[in-house]
Amino acid sequence: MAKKTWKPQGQQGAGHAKPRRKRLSPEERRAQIVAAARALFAAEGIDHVSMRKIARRVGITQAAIYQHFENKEAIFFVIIEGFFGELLAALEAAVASESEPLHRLRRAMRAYIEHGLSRPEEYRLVFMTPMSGLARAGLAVPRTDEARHAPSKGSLSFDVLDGAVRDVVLAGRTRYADADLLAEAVWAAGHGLVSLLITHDKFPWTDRARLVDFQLDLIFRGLLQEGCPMRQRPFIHN
Amino acid sequence: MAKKTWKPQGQQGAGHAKPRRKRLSPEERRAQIVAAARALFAAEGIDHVSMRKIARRVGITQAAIYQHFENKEAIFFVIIEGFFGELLAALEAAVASESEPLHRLRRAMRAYIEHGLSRPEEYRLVFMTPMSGLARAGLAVPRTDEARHAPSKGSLSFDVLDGAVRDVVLAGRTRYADADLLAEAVWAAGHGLVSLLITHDKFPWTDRARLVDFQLDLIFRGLLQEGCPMRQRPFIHN
DNA sequence: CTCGATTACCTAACAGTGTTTATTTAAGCG
DNA sequence: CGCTTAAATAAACACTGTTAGGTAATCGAG
Repeated sequence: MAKKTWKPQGQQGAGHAKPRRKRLSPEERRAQIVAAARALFAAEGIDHVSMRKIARRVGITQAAIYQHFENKEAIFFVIIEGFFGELLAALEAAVASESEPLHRLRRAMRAYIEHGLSRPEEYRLVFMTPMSGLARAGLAVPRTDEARHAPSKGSLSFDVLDGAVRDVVLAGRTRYADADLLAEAVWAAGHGLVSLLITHDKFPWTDRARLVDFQLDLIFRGLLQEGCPMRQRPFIHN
Repeated sequence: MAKKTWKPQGQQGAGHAKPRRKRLSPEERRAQIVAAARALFAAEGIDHVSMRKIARRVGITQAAIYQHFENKEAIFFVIIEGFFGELLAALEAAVASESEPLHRLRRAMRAYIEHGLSRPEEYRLVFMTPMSGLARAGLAVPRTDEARHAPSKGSLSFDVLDGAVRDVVLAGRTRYADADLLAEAVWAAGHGLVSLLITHDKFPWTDRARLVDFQLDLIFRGLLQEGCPMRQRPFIHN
């Protein structure tokens, strides 16, 4: 359970020769375990990370982990929180860097795609696994009051995207009126690309970078308002 | 290995009271095993189907399965083949039902999406699992000579989509010239929708059917040639 | 400094997994 | 009938996540 905090206040003895069992503070051990899990996880894939492997890497026995985490899931949950935290930061940075609604949304989508491609294993866990991190991270029910009170980084991330889409709609830059529908479709298109590239990294994709650009272009041309000046000239990449 | 064929030619004895161990022909057993696996698999999800469970459902021991299949994977491989077979049929039917290139591609994409949504667990296995069915089914390397000689249903399915896209390009109905790139982007957009709907079926999607229509519309508006007459009127659903 | 409480860590075991081995036995053929 | 083939078995392997119970390291209180 590890509820009450406790600290070993330094290496006081300073000698101790060979302490058979090193005792660490819960915070330190937790951090070690998460770090080990994250590393193994990215290196060997979700399925091949066992509690034994994590424990071995940390230098403790598998059972010791249960002193600090209720579950194997619980470990991955904090990894997911980190993933969402950085996703949210990336999205907010993208949104803040541009004031024109369309370009802002495009930047956000690019940030989303690049974040996913840079953390394939975590992306897979969060967005491609049944009963996945999304549900546990509270994104699955973002519009309930309950989730509103304690919004997770996951739901906040989606809110950023949703807000960017909403701004595009309000600015009259798209032919579509339903912001929710548009947000979901845009998300799906971006997710599809990330998802396919992650799962089929051996597939002879013509060119990943070009494909990302192309996909963004396809989506944004699709949603543009008829007669919008941006239609006339090739889209600017960002 | 089960290479040589063998048949028990009927229930000749007709009596036999209680044969402790029933012997079946390899074909029958294989079919039983696959059927059991497919059922469990769709009902309980990929991860929760064990060899023991499959065997129990068939009425044999787990080890007996290895007489007929090399692997657990091998069982799922034949399931995947079935999935691809039906996907291919659906795509070919869609393509055959329409001569206008754009509408034909749209029909094909719709068929793809609906096929995926109707078989979520198999879709997940094929398109969302690391080292997935795609690679094993030969789709991952569709443009090599090797794969050309023995084209799988998987690669043929992609070829149908690719061909439909190519026709759109050749007919001058899109602003894009690179058919490969366009095919991949269109596929990714469709896949993203299927993938998200499957994984996050609790997500408060505004409306699945509407979302599918919307996504198709978004993609097709994006790829349309400037000045194409279809631009002026709302897209026809099919 | 000692006493007691707390608790990080350990060993050992549980039930489950995919897979392999050696064995049994049902079926078909000469 | 015997002989061969191979489908099915029981038993075990090494692995998985998880739990129970004991050991000992570290703390605060006296």
